[in-house]
Amino acid sequence: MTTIYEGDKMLVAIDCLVFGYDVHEEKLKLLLFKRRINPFAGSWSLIGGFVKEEEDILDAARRVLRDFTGLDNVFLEQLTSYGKANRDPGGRVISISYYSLIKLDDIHFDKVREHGAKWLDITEMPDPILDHGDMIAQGLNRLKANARTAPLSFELLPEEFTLPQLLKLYQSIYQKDIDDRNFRKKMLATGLLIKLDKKDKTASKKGAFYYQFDKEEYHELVKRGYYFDLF
Amino acid sequence: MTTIYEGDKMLVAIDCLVFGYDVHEEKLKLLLFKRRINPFAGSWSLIGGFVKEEEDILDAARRVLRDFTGLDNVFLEQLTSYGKANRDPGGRVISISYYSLIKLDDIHFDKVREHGAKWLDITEMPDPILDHGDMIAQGLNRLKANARTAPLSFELLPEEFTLPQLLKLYQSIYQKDIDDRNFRKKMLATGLLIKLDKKDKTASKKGAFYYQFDKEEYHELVKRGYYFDLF
DNA sequence: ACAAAAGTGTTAACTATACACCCATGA
DNA sequence: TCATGGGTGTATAGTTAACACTTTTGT
Repeated sequence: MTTIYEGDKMLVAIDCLVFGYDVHEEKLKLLLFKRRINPFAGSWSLIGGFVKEEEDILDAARRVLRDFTGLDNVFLEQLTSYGKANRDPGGRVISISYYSLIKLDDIHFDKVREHGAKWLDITEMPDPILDHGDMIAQGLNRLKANARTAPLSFELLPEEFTLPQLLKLYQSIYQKDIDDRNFRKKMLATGLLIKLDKKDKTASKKGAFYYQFDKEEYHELVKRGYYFDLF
Repeated sequence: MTTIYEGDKMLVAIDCLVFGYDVHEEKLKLLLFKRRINPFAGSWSLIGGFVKEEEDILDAARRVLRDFTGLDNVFLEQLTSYGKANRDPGGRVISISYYSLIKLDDIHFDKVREHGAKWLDITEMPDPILDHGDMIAQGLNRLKANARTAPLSFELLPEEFTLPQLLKLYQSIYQKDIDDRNFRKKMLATGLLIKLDKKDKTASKKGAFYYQFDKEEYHELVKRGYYFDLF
């Protein structure tokens, strides 16, 4: 593509926060990897890559995610751009952060391991390179803010999940106790959970009913002005 | 700055939404200008410019704002980055949008006019170039969302303002009627408005008391976990 | 005296919170 | 039979929403 403008050209990178929820450990996790290139080879980093000349930035984010996790068609949304002139000693790089929410079951662990990537507990983050610590902090805040007003949590759980699992997920996002009776009431009151005739017996003897999130109904309601809101 | 990475370099632009509130017309306005360079010279555009090699993106946004309005030290916050490969036929350009809230009184109208810029009513936007229409739509949504949970409105009013002015500002942001008794109660209940011993008599014979927003107190409260929330 | 905007309180509906026990089951 | 987690209801406090009249003052 020819440029008719005059101006300085620079590298544009994508850095992607990948959140996953471990249903068994009941912990929210973030995917970090050991950087392979210099500077900072060997340090913890978000997954990332450079935007190509002919590539939409959203496609670049999808590519990064696919390359590192093998996943496609998952929740992916832009966060913030970082562009201090000296943020990367390797050159002038503008970085656009994205965050993705994935169902940990889905992931091709081989691909992740192959990249030296690892799921780390969000409460025990190592010090990552560059401004990735800021990206993570801001991303967590956005996740908290957005999970109140959009049904994001379902992106982090398997298609079929139990109410105790959903509750524990919210508790790990907000890092606080939530009353289970009130939580169930609010959740069921949305009318967006479909109760299945099946129980998960892995976590208790009694077993907890599986539910599914009613995506179609949700999108219908949104069209009519519905506004998901917990808390 | 030398680059040790391999990747495609591209132009990075800032496009800035500048919101102002006209207290007399009681209308929320956005600053647009008639673009001077090709492609699309003569069409309506947001104010903007390219990020320089040695410049932080936030500084670039400040520079753009200063160059077009003469203003410095005003509210300025990043919105979203736009990066479709073909979004600009003039070249591969990634654009980072910002929004600014200014006190219309402040502005150096000469500087604005000199750039062919104009304050346009947000309900009567012309069709702007490129994806600036999307930027404006998204920016308005963010303004609405953020004005609920942060005291942004005071950035748009003079230091001294009346409650009827504040009410009308919220009404123009949300484009709906708000009950004045409930509004006053909530606003005054924050304890963040300092009543002055002065009245604005331009809008009525009785006159309305001037208030000031207590910024210091607000920042104190925020430190202690306070969370501004209307509606 | 009247027009025009400023200012003020109460009630009802709703929402959020706090809280404790019984149920089903596998071991 | 007992230990474990799943499931349920109610009462109270707090918040939001609806609503109409009086005050001030310049003309």
